[in-house]
Amino acid sequence: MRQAHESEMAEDYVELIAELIEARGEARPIEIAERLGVKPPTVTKNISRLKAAGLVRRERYRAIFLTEAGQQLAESCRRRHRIVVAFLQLLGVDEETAERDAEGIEHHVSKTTLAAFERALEKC
Amino acid sequence: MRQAHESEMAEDYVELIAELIEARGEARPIEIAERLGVKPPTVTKNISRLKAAGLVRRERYRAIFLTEAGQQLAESCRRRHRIVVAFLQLLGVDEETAERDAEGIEHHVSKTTLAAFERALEKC
DNA sequence: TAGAAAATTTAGCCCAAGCTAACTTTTCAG
DNA sequence: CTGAAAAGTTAGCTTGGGCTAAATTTTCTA
Repeated sequence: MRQAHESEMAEDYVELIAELIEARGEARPIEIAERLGVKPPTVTKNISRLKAAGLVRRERYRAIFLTEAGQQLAESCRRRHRIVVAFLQLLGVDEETAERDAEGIEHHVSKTTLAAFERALEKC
Repeated sequence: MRQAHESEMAEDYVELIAELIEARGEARPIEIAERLGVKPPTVTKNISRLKAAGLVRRERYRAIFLTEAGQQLAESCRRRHRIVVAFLQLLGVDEETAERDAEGIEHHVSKTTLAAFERALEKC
């Protein structure tokens, strides 16, 4: 069983990198640092971990891109994130809180629970 | 604003200590280690952190008890835990998965979201 | 009740993820 | 096209939470 078990760090980074690439065409360390509320050296270190894990492609001083594996992980994280946020809002949670809580919750939602959220969403 | 901001570690420990005290009258490091899937020295270290944080009362080589603050924290954690588990089950998630997911999710559920879960539970 | 077994602690290690200070590279404006 | 500003990296430190091995204390049992 190839249970990926990527860290929350990895998930947060690839998710954000995918967003930045979509919005700007590339992901820059300084933007990642700002968005994650972290300092640039921390980003440098973590990006090199993601590179070692085969999730990003990157040359020194250049922008960051996702590998195939990174894109796949990002896609499933973003999907899960959207579902969690939508589900919380369905329950009557305001958007801001839904976003904040989802960031913490999403990493702990199993396939089973995610499916349950989707069912609830379908039932309008 | 006295936002406690206890760590997940602290929450997990006081929650478990409260359970053990309820079940056995006292909480022993070795039981905590087994239940949390951690080795005894880790428990020793973390218990001394909880003591420094004013959450537990404890003498060397003796059982562990909760302070007033610890009891209050444990109570709110246990309540939140029960609500999260019940809510997941209400959605059709099996008990085992609900328990497993709740352990990760509970630490990230805001008051707002918890209230939303409760509302859903009341509506049967 | 003495000695073995079980429980607990101490010492010393590791790793992830954060930081600051200082340095290097890239970018941009004049 | 050059030099200052911005961006990125490196080095080295810190903290939390984990581990093993070894020492110590407590608890049983013969």
